[in-house]
Amino acid sequence: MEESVGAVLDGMEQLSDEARSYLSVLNSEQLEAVVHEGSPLLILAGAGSGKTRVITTKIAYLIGERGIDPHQILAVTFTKKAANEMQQRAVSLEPRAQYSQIRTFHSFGAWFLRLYAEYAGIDPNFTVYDDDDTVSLLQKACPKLTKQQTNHFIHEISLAKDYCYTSSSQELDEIDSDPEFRIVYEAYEKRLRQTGNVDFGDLIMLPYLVLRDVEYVRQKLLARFKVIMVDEYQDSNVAQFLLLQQLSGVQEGFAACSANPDGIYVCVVGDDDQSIYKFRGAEIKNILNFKDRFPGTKIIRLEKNYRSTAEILGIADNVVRHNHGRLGKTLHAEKGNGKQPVLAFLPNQDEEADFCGDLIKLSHEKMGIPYGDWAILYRTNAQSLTFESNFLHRKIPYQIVGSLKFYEREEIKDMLAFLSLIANPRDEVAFRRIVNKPARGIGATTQEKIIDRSRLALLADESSADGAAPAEGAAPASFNLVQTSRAMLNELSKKAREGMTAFIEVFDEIEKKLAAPGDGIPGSSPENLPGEVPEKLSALIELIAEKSGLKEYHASQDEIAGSQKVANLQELANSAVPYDLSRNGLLEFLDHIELDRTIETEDGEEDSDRVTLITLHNTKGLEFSRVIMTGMELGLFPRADKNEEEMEEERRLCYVGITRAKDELYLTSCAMRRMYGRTDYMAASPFLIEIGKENVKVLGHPPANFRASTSRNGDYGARGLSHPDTESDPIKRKYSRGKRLYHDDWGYGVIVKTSESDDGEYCISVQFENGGVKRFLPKYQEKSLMITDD
DNA sequence: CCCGTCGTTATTTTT
DNA sequence: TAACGACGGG
Repeated sequence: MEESVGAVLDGMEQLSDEARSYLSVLNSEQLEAVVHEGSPLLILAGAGSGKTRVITTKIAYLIGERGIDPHQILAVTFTKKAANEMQQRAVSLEPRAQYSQIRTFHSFGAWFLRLYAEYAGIDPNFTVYDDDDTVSLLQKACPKLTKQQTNHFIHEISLAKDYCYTSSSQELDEIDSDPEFRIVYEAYEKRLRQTGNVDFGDLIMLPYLVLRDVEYVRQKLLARFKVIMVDEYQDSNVAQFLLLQQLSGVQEGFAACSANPDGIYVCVVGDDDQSIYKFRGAEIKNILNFKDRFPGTKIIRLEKNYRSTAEILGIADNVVRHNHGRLGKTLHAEKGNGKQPVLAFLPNQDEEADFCGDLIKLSHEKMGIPYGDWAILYRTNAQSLTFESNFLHRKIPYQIVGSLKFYEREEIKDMLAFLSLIANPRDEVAFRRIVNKPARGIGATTQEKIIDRSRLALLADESSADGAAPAEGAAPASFNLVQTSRAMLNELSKKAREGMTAFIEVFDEIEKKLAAPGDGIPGSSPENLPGEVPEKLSALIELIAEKSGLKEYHASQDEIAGSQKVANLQELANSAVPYDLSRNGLLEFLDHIELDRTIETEDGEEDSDRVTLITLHNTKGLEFSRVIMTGMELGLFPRADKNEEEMEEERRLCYVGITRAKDELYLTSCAMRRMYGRTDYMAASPFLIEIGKENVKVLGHPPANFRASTSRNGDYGARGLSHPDTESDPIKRKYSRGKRLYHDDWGYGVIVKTSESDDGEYCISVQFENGGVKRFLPKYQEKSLMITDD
């Protein structure tokens, strides 16, 4: 294969030396994908097949060798992390790639909307509401709704936007035919426009609507981007598909195809077997039907896996091949053979944690395997608890990925609310959050009064506006919660007035700082002196923390709860260092924060050697040398209530988990599990049966459904040669002659002799599969030994 | 406004 | 089980 790559490259005479060098490291399919042009392209990239390398090389190649202007390239991903990595790797191959738009879908949407806000009927200074904020807003917009109803409707609204259904769309009934839904959706939209905010769904839906309906904008965009690439395409939702369709001009024949090879080139990369976000709106049909929606599509499969051993890929395939709706792919392990995966059946979750702890700790102590090599995967966050307490107790260092989120922390949300209110003084949710924090005596009643008055002012402005008024939805400047508060001071109660005066003072001081970056002192020169170091946005955050009382407030919380709130505030300030101290800098920063919830692991101990505890969903895109997939039980993974379609998604999730492992894979399954206060007997996960017992080393006692599934079941439940049921010592009973066992250091063996040591301790001799006979005192080896039959 | 108690309810979650 | 939200008393 590699010869043919060389031959292809030799045939490409005008290649630059750089290109020749970055192309020569590709395999033939990767190369084909990189140099392909002239029609839409779907790259089906299996796990670990080097897809990021292909995309980034393709960007470099298009710029360096095909004369594409980097400004004309748009590459979108789903996570900021992926976007950053793509950007970085593309630039390292081709510096001009820095001028390309390499962004997340949502940040592209934000970029677009800031340019064309007027066409979308929104304020160009909009800030983005996260899910919590939208719930707060709807609660205020429709106070009659119970909290539960509010959550429910917010979910449905977000779902509707995933399909680009507006509150007046006919198809809205598909989401919820209750007529109240439409009314609530409408009220929510109205309020959202009044506050000058957008939600995540808007960042996709509004650009789509503008492109669809505004000819001028569509022409501009069609002329702007000539190459569009989408990564992780299997995770795209309908709205993102519609947006891509608009950008590609496929309906009007601007897309590259055999009839028009110079059209807009669309290249999507993904893996239908790794589509695991249906519950969040991802539409696997997007990738399954891509070739129908983009006529003339070329499909290239990347099936060479450079990550995992053949054994690991083999069982991954055993699982995923049970799915029906697939484009089909068979991964080949370039790494060759490795260790056989281990499947351990354990009595309960405590022993499961012990098993994992033993495995990790012993391999660390005896073989120097770093803790960082290990990842423990589970289906639900709640499962992490047992591992945490176990590891804490045994001093095994670990990190939990994705549970406590930086941006969801109280102190961070407080600070962001303050910043949002400065950026957008109509932001009602932000106003409510910080106007009385720390407590200033501005209670709910006062807040209500001020917001009602502001909205009245807005409505009055709207009704008096003539035809020349700003585009519909863009509210006039008089809607300003802080200004309204100031104007209403003497209508407030004494306590509220004092508190509000203090709050306004703080706010004014901050505004001044923003207007005159030289310093915060009123009346000083606003000009920047030559040679003066321009201040950073971080200075603003530090000032707010100080003056607003938030720092003091959270410091006292830290003392009580031993938390890190003040440190987190500082961390947030640090992350603002790259931004200018200006309104524009502030908007950029808020976009960055709001659209990138994966804040760089702020612990600072990130480099230290630790086991990773992580949900299966969170592992996508990651890899670990040694992986333990835990809780492989029916009812937990997969959950019991799955229909066939959902079952396929669970199966893909299992596939994702397995293919994270590079060298070693362990699966654990418990006979009993405590869940929701009850202890249930668990059956083995059907995925374990699909894997096949002949493909793994089985330890422990499999549940009946697993035993029944195997052809070779004589070994399980077989009794040892001598079995003193009369033996009263549990240790002696457990480690009796003839028992098979597994020792973490020595592997598999059978107890050939039992005896007593000099000081009268029970002692066993074990014949190991590959090695001699060892003598143990089982009492002291409980952690390393596991009986594999009974 | 803070604290305790009772009742409810339990997936997965980029942006 | 345990964690979180709602509610009521001080």
